[in-house]
Order: sequence, then C-alpha cells, then structure tokens
Amino acid sequence: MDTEAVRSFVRAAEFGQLQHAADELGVTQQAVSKRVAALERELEVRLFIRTARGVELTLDGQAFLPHARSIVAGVDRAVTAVRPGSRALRIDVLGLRSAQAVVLHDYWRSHPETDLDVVTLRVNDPHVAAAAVQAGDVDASFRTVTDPATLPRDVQMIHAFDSPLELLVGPRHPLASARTVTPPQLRKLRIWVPGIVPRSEWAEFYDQLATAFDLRIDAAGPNFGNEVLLDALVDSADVATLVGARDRYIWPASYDLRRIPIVNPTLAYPLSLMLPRTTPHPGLRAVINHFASLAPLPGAVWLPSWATTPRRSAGDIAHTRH
Amino acid sequence: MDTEAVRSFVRAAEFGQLQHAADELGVTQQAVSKRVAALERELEVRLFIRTARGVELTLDGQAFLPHARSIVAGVDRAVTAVRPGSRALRIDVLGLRSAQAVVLHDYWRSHPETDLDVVTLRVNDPHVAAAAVQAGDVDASFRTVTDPATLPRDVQMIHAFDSPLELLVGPRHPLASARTVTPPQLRKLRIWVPGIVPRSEWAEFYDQLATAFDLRIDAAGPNFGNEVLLDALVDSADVATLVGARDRYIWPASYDLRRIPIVNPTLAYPLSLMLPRTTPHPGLRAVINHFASLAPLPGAVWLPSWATTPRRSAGDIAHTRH
DNA sequence: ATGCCCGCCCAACTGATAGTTGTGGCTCGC
DNA sequence: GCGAGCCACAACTATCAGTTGGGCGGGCAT
Repeated sequence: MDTEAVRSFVRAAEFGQLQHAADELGVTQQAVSKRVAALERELEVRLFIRTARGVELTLDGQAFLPHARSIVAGVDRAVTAVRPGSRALRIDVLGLRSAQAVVLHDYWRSHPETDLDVVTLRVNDPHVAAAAVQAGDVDASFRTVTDPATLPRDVQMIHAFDSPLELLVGPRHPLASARTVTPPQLRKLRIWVPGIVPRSEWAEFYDQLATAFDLRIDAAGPNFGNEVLLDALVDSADVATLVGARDRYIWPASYDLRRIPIVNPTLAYPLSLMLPRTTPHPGLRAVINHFASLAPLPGAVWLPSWATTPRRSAGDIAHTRH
Repeated sequence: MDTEAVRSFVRAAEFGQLQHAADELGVTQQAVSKRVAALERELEVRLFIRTARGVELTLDGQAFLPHARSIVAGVDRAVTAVRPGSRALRIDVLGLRSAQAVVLHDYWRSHPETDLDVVTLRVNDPHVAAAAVQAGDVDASFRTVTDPATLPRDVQMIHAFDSPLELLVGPRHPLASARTVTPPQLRKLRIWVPGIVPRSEWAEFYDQLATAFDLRIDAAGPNFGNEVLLDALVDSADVATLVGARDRYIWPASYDLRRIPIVNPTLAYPLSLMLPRTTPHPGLRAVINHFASLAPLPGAVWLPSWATTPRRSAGDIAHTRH
C-alpha cells in the first residue's frame, strides 16, 4: 500500500473532489484517480461513488477513512522523528524499562501531543554519550559523569530526579516478608548487582554505598544474563539485588520475587540529564519541568558524594535558548 | 512511502536480520535490502548498521521504529475494516454527533481494542437501512421502524437506550435561565425542529409528543441549514428547539445558546438497533451490553407509543449465534 | 431544450522501479 | 585458514506510476 495513495484518498474524501486533492498534492487529477483506483483494487472494495460533481464516500470508504487518517498521521510523525534539522525530541536512556524511561513515559502520557522518541545509545561510556549530545545525535542523555570537569565545553549536566532503590529477594529470603528494610539490615546480605561496567558511574555509586553502610555488594562480576541472577534470587536464602523503585523490568511470572522499599535512609541514585549548553531542543524545557514536579523522596535520603550540585530548574537553561 | 517496506523494516528490526524478515515475508533477502535502502533514501537517514551477523538499529532507526509499528498497525486495521467477510464491526448512525455516535464513542473508549467503524447510510428511509442490515452492508443500524411487522424476516429490532431531550434556547428566551423545565411549560412556545423527513419515525415522535402535551412543534418545514435555525434561536424570545441530551452538535461559539433539561416527565426518544436475526456480528454483543449498563433515566419518563416493547438484553440474541 | 462546463474515466506512452538471479565481500567461529 | 552466514551490488525484466490527450455524463445557465 502506498501512503501517498492513502493521503490522496483522505484529501479527496475531505474535499469531495479528486481534482481538488490533485491540485493540492501537485499531481494531475488522473494520477489521483489512479491512486484511488489502485487502493480500491488492493482492498477489493469501492471507496468512492463517482458523481458528476465529484466523489462521495461509500460505506467502505467511511469505514476506511479514520484508519487512513491514522496511517497518514503515523507517516508524518515517523518522518518528523528522523528529519535532520527539525526532528522530534530524542532522549537517550539506559534501557527502555529503566526508571528514566518510565518517567519519560509518564511525561508523554500527560502530554500525548509531544513528539518524543526514546532511544538507547549502545555505549557504556558516559563521555561517548556526552559526545553524542554535543554532536546532536540525541537531544539529551540520562547519563552521569561523576566529574563535571570532564564534560565537553558545550554540554551541561543538570540534576533530573532521584531514583530510590528497592531490595529484590526471593521467597526463601529472611527479609522476604518485610514491608520495609533499612540499610543496616542489609549488612550481612550477599547483594548481587551484575552487569555493572567497571569504573562506570554505577560502579562508583555501589562502591560508595558499600563503604557508607558496610555492605557486601558484588558489582564486578560479568553479566551472565538476567536468568542467572533471577535463578539465584529464587533459590537462595541470602542473595538479594537492588532495583530502582520506578524500574519496570519484567521477568517471567514463574519467578516469585518481592520488592521491598529501603528507608531510613532511603537509598537513591541521582539521575542526571546531559544536554547542549546552547540551543537545547525546545521540547526539553517541559520535560525538565516535569522532573521538577515529581514528588520529592520522603524521609532521610542517602546520595553519593557527587550529588551535591544544587537542584536546577528549567529556568536555569532558559537563557541559553535564542 | 510503501507500507510493505515499513513492514519489512519492522520485522527486520525485530529479528535483527534482513534474511529472516525476507523468509517470513516470502521475498528474497535482496528485496528486503532494497526496500530498506529505499526507505533510507526517502528519509535521508540510515536506519540500520550492517554487520556480518545481521543488522542493528541506528539512533534514527530506534526513533523510527515505534512510528513504523504504528503505521503497520494502522494499515492492518484499515484492511480489516473493509475486508469482505471478516470485517470489523460496522454500525450505522444518523450523524457522527448524534447521541448514538456519542454512546458508541463511550463504548469504544472503554474498549479501545475493539475494531469499530461508525458510518452513516445516506438514506432517510429506515426500511432501506433494514435492507442494508439484511444485506450485510452494515452490521447494525440505529434506526427505528415504528411498525415491526414491516421489517424483513431476518432483521430484528431491539431497544438500545432512551435518549432524553433538552430544550435549546437563546439568551432572550424567557426560559433562558431556568435550570429545568417541564413539558407543560413548553405549551406556548414555538418549537422548531427542522430537517425532519415527513412520515419518518422522528416525524411520528414529534407528532405524538405535540398531541400528548398540547405543544406547537414545527417539524414539517424544509431544512434551511443549521445557521437559519441558530440565527432564529439567538434572536427570538419565543422560538426554541429540542436536542438530545447526549448529542454533541457543535455550533460556532458566537451563538449564545443554553441547554435546559426537561423533567416531570423526562421526554425521551427510544433508540433502537436493527441487526440480523441470524449470526449477528460477534462484536455486537458487548456493544448491546454496554447499552444495558447505561444508567436508566431518573424520574418519570414519557415515551412514544411504539416504545412498549420490553427491554431486551444481549442474552436474547445469544441463541441466534452459531 | 440545448449547449457548456466541470469532473471523472480510459488510452497510449514513457521513465522509473521492484523484484528476481547471480556474485562478491565481509566477519565471525571453528 | 576456511567455511558459513549475511548483506550489498549488478544486470535484467516486468510492472507500474505519472503524464498528455481524448471522451463521456450530468448539472446548470442561457
């Protein structure tokens, strides 16, 4: 099916004339006639009743029209998503089920008219992500460099929101039925956090966390895949892992796992957003405002050492827009 | 843009291999390669990174993918909407802003996965609509024949729901600031209800209504268009009209009109649904159940004489399905 | 009643293109 | 180092989209 034919059909249905649609689309009336005829042949259905005054939708045409509109709208959105220059807002997240993506999805649900594309740079190094932001490959990235001095000149990093952690344990774990746990209660546990890239910001986060509360966190080992971790969690009476409270990682229903909030203090990972210092994408402002409107974490909160930068609002980047 | 190319892109992105997508789509690998290349040429963007193991989405490809999925889904829905034989549920309404369409829209919002097409037969005679139902051109029609004996053998008519009427008046009308009105209060008014086809079920409805409450209803005159009626309403101190409480007819904001509910008794038009007696469309059952779940009208209700058939539920038509 | 005009379809032509087969290059794993 | 797997390029063909030109039919005005 040719989307230009679908577009011709929509316009012709709206105008009630092939001629008018042809004029608008910059082709001859015959071309529109053939396009519609091709559609009708493909669908094996008559879409228009031809009259001397123009065309009129048949029942099938009426039924087809809203779907045709949806196709055309989809095509237009698809094109603007990748059009170089004036493309839709594109934000890099670590994974599509991460807290970052979940919060972005929340934003999109409250602003469904926004053209927002969530992508994942297949790189580990936040400095590569910073370079992608600098190059304009993405408009913003949810990555953190722990030393802001290593950022490119024209990339800034602002605080987005804090992501609280929860303990994930299997049914045989002694804390399995706890409603909340405190960091001191984690002291004797074996906490597996696989898949952490050495020397990454996550490695440093877990390092500081282990030191601060005298925890035993295995973050170094290679990632053998989610199944290995999940199998270990389900079977073990002392292995646990940490997940973001907003993460929406899914696992087969066969895994009987429990999420337990951590409080006093809440352990939180500070999520940052990297964006160009000059002329950031216009759509970013509303997204950042959305972060600011998120409810702050209740009670005491522990954060890693680098999360000492003051909170910034969208207003702070406003002057950089031209 | 060719939707088969878009579909190929989606499958290739999911499989990570052009080859695999080609096998599934029943074309050669080269064809898929050319389709993707054509898409890339049209979008002026690279969608895949080619590797020796297959293909991998670029950032642009990631951004494009969800829109591509939406296009493909739209195409599939469009095709099923008109596919002869197994097509989507298609219901005829009097107008897209009528109470019938509004209630169907409510239904669809609570069951968004339903493939439902709302169309309008461009005919006045309910018997023509009945013939369309019989022929399978539509799966059901919101029309009423006041004498069920005139229906074709294999078409049945069931009660859908009652649509209460409201008074529509301009600002200078003496009832303009009333919160409700009763039928006796309408006795001296000039009520214009233009566009009523003589001898139609609506003509008979207004006829019975006028007789029952000694009203003066001008339903015979030709329809000069909405503007004429609206102009008359705005200017006049005694002209009023009746609209369905659920109707969503829109008029320019410049018209300052008020809707006033009618109570004691509520005046209601009984909406019926005509459907095949044998093998009605499977999706109809849920729609009819939705009607049954609508809140009944409060207080006393006046209905025309033919609305004496007992209410029927979806269960009554269940045995006719094979 | 009789043209006229408008809008659509059909016919013929041409340039583009989608699909096929055949082939070559690349990378990974054994 | 070699084979297997996967993708791109080349050449060919059949199809098709779009153009110009012509004809038909139904309102509408004279």
